[in-house]
Amino acid sequence: MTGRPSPSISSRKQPKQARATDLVAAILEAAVQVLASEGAQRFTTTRVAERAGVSVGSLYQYFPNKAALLFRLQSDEWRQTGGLLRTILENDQRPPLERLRALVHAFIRSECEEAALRVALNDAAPLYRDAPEAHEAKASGERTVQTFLREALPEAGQAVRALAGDLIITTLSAVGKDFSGSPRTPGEIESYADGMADMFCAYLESLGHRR
Amino acid sequence: MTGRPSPSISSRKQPKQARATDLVAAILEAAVQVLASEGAQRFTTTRVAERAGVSVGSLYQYFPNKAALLFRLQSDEWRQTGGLLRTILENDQRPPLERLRALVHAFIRSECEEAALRVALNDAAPLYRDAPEAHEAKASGERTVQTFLREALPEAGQAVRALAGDLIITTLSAVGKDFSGSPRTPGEIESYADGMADMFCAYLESLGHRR
DNA sequence: TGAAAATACGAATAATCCTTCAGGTTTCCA
DNA sequence: TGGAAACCTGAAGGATTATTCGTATTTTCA
Repeated sequence: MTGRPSPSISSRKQPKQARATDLVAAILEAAVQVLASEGAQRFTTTRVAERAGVSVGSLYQYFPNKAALLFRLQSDEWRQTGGLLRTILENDQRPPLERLRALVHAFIRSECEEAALRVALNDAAPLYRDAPEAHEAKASGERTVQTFLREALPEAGQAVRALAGDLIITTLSAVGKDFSGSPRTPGEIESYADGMADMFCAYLESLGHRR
Repeated sequence: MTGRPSPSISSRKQPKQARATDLVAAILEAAVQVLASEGAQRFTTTRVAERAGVSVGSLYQYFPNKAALLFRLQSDEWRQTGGLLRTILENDQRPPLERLRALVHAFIRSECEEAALRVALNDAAPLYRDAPEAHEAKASGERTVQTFLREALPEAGQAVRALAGDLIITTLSAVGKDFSGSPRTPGEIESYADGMADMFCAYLESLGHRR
């Protein structure tokens, strides 16, 4: 819904020379700045090009449309978040629940650090939401969490783990979005993250003890 | 961010005659239909007026701008959700955790029933988000939940309850938004709601047993 | 070195949308 | 009944924006 049947979202052409690569980099950087400082409403291809010190035409040489540019930004964020997930959950030095707790803190913190960007990216979501590429990220995150849960809930059945994983991923990402919206003090953020971790842990423990 | 410093969002003028009341009602109904069927991007004052069988000018006689109309729709939704909250949580026939479970189910279900409308309303949020009126609803919900928690967690301290309430409200509303986005089967919805209720209950029980 | 390929430019196009306002119609009430 | 108040109309103004494309510049490489 609300997303135009955009022609396509994949990139139009690959930069082959150094100047083109620089140009794309400049555009991406400018895009992040415009989005974070002006918001989704005022995110304009012209404004991005201006900020990048480049002409609009050049922008359209590497991004087929505005949605593609936005999607690229979101994609980069997702990639980064995915890395965070894997780094923390797959580090098997600490017991599972402790790792989960660390993840919650890291995630919430990172979500708050770039709050303006996240909010704006979320506001712009209708423009690229319908793209098929938009579902890979969540699926990848889900796999990571499933791997983790096989270790954290060895006694639980597959169905239970699937639900728990879905629940954790959805809750985390949804709350993350919501959270960056209304600013809180660092203290509030930490205690909130603690609360969420408590909640997840209590839940997983209750699942582990079943039957 | 992203929200223009809209002139104001409160109503421009109250209908005094019957025909005016009908007109406002027709506009509101049309607005819901347009929003649900066309999405936030295509939600246009002209389109709403057309669908209502009314002229745009009339619309602007009772709503100062598009944002005000959207805010009114969101407000109505919030009012309804607030009622749901109170109805279920304040009905002290059943034990607290059972009521909480019922609430989760009712909330998730209601969120999914009008999924298209909720998604679109959420997409349109940047237009009215900055309005000061937009924070009453959450505060009211929070009070209801606090009252409930005083009963459910009588032994817990004020700070613990405050955090738990914030956590539950935020999680519920955030997941609700996120959830209506990707469609699921009724079966999935129910089991998901069950999972969320399990999570909340496990959390509250863990709090109740502390110290 | 010279021409082909790649890149960059940015004014112009075409579309959409919010909102107003001057003028007409209906309802009210003294 | 007649005038005032309320109400309704919808074309037009004013603004913004995504995207294109003809032209100019730079790089490559034979």
